[in-house]
Amino acid sequence: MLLDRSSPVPLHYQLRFYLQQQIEGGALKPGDAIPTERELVSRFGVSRITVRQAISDLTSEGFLYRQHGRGTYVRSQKIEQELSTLTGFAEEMAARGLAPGAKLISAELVESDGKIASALQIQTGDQVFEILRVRLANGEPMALEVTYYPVQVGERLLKEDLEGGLWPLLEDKFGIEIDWADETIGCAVPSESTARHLGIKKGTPVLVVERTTYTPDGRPMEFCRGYYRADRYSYRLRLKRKGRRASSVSLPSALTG
Amino acid sequence: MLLDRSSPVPLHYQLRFYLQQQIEGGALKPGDAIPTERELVSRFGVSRITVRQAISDLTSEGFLYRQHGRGTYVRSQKIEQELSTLTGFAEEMAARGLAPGAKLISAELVESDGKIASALQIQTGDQVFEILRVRLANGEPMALEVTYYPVQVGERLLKEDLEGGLWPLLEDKFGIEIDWADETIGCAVPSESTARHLGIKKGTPVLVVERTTYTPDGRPMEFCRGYYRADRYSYRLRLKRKGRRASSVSLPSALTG
DNA sequence: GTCGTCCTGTGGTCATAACCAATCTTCGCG
DNA sequence: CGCGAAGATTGGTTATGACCACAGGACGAC
Repeated sequence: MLLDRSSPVPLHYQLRFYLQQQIEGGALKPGDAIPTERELVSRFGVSRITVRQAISDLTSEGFLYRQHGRGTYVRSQKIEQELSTLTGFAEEMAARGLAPGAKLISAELVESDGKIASALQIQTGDQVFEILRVRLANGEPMALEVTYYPVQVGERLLKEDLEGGLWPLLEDKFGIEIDWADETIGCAVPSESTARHLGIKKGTPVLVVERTTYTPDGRPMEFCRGYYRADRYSYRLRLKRKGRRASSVSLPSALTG
Repeated sequence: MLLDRSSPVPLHYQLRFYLQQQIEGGALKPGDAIPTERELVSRFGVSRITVRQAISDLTSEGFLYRQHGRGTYVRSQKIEQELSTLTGFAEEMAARGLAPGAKLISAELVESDGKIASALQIQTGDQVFEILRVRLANGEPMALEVTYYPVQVGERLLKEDLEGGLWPLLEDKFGIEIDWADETIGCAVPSESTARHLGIKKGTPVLVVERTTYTPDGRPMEFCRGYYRADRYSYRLRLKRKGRRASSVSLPSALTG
């Protein structure tokens, strides 16, 4: 097993990919130590900096963890990798093994209210494109989603099929880079029409997820509010503890002044 | 402005801290380019690898983003840094500008039921240490938290003050490294006693947050269930879209076989 | 004016080399 | 047997130096 130096793919990336395969293929089990840095250096004939970059990437993504003076280990739980990432409804359902779908209720231009305008950073009253859909999992109603787009994007969306996931369209066809999002999760008793769309009795509480999605330069791309059936859906996420080194280390005074 | 080479704090960390201050202090505004790597090299008299490590850390934490051939830029939104991280109740309230507190209801050894046992990876019926607390923000009830610990940890906690945050105790005093957690967020109508502790009318839905927290080696450290007043609290998080680079690069066949 | 080409500046990759810091093992002293 | 000292092993930090890949501007040919 050697790396391909004629390939345009960087060595550290090839090595990282190799290690990832060892982990996912089961050759390296959770809790196992991976070979030491110097071992990998000699086995693959690369420099230590290359090895460290590969390991560092896998560490920051949660595949591995390091212990100074001991070694580098595979994290427990195969799923451990999946620190919570930004996904659309369709992706998320697919990840849970459910068949995603959507039933279009309406798609039209409306005037933005204050909340939508502030999320999309436009003026209250400016027109936005509103899409109202019931999201399905294995054919059953899972959520009611109301999504708002700036008009330019909305006009392009009108020509597309809106009953599948929209993000593949936005990313692959429109070339819009989705980078990050702010989410707020609360719960509430739904309105009568919302309850009807979800097929639940009125008075049953639902999860309310509001999300504003941004492109890398910080411009908002969409605002979405989803009402999820709490009996069928709970929001899951995995969080990593941040290093608190900053506060526990006394820095040289030259830096603090 | 120079770095302190006699300090035990690594140079890349000092530099990282300096840049972070420039950003938070407003000297570097969102969208601004930071000095080039080579500029920082000569200004601080360190090697490029040191500069790159500092920038790399800030990049992976969302303070900066890089563009090959152009430069490195400060992300828009001051808050942008705060990709969702694992925090305890006290830390979270403090971050929101509220004074955290806790009122201890009970702390005792109980038998674990199936759910708790499976979360803590012990046998159903094994004893666990249960702490029941009403969490306060500015003196007002915000949540009812029920937390379970393995007995060894619980016995040590019994001797401590349980009306503050527990994580500082666990991390700093006990030396337990809190690494990551799985969370599940749902909503439900609370029991009568829960509603009473929270000071809400029965029938008012609450957010239910269940969390299992783990140490780096994957062993569960605590299981916690919180009932949050939905009128005062909504769960907020910031998510980053994962790069989908892996699938778009063709790797050398030697690695795929 | 328009379109390439070339140059320059930027981040990206990689090698070699040295020493530091945390951890574990080994072994000898008491 | 117990305990501390010394050495080996592992990841952490840093320097120097070279070349590659991408973006943008300058400049000349057309």
